[in-house]
Amino acid sequence: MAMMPPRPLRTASEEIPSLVLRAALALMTEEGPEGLTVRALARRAGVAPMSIYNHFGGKDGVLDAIMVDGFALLATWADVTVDDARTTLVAGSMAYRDFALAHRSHYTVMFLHQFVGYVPAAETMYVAAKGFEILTGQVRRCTDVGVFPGRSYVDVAQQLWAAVHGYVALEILGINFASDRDRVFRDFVEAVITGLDAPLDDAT
Amino acid sequence: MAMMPPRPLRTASEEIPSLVLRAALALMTEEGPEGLTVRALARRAGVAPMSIYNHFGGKDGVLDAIMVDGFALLATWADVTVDDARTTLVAGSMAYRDFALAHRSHYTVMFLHQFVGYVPAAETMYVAAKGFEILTGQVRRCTDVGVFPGRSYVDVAQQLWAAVHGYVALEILGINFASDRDRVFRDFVEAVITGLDAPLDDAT
DNA sequence: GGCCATAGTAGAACGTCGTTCTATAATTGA
DNA sequence: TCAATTATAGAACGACGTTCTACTATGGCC
Repeated sequence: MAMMPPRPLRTASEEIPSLVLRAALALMTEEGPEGLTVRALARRAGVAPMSIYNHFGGKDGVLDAIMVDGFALLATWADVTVDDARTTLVAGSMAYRDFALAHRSHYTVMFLHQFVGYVPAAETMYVAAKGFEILTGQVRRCTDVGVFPGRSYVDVAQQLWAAVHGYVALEILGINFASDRDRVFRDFVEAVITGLDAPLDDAT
Repeated sequence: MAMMPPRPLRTASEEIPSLVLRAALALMTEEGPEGLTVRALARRAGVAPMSIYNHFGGKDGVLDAIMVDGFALLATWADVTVDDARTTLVAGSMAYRDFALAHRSHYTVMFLHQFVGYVPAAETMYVAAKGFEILTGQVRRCTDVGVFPGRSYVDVAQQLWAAVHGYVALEILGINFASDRDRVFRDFVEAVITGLDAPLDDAT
């Protein structure tokens, strides 16, 4: 059989970003955050290491791209809008966890792993802040109709996010002793929302 | 003035472990997890890099030591025992956060940062598991007196831990938009426990 | 169809990392 | 005092992110 060239000698410029991004996510999925090295990334994408610097400005640029991509994916959970504001919040939380578990590499870069020396670009921070605004909006819809009486919607958003993130973080880290992860999570979200909807206890 | 030798030419063996441990925590506090390198650690402790291998078996051994030390510190929050089982749980959660904020380096190693290539030693995992047993014990005391009706104490422990860890994690990562972090945390813990104490909603 | 600017590639190189190994010298106990 | 420990200094290895250089494949234009 004829020896076909292992690969076109040069990768087209417009294909490089998507190839690198796909390779980065595949590498992280298979080997974890530590598997994401520039050399391995280039090898996996079938691209020269230099191309990563030409197109992303280095490893940090790749991480920024994963962040932005992840927030774009996550933003779609805002579409979960039901009539009832509170039900929307439950559905949103469920979708948040679904996203985190389905896109662990994204979630790891976004909220779990601190890559050494990586500081997100300003644009990345902006996208992240917009993501939080979506959540606060969902909560605000609730407070507008009288849910979470006596509480600030920003505080409630922070509290709900903390709860969901905490559950997901421990789950991804492999620290989950619950009997049925899905059910326990749903019960958890319901309980947190119920508790936040209860009147504030002012006792010290 | 007389030139006193900058340091004894050799560090006594028995002093090395504590010197290294202290230096490790100081380095992490000042420069973050990425500042914790073997060479910097040895320099800071006034010790030869080789000593870290002789006494800890490498960087992983230092991380293990921090883990074990951290769980020992954390275990003291179990001493927070009040008559009322539910109040104990609230106090324990507050103490958990106090520990995390007061010993950020410990907490970072234990639950936040994934150090590349680091896998905790078996003994470290054992100590960690014992820590979780303390928490489950606290929750079990509640279920024994009728709090959290219809729920498994293991599940409730997982849920409460997720909530507290999530809040602390976002706080340490600098992602906290709440108005008053202390008060919002206390309200959060109260709300989570209240919600988990409410009857289970079996509707799908 | 041929030419040239663009841009991907290969590879060496620098300083850093964790780690191992060597030889030396300080300390300690018998 | 002598010998066994053991901390130290330093070179070395492979891998990391990053930069630079020389080379060459590609695509647009005349």
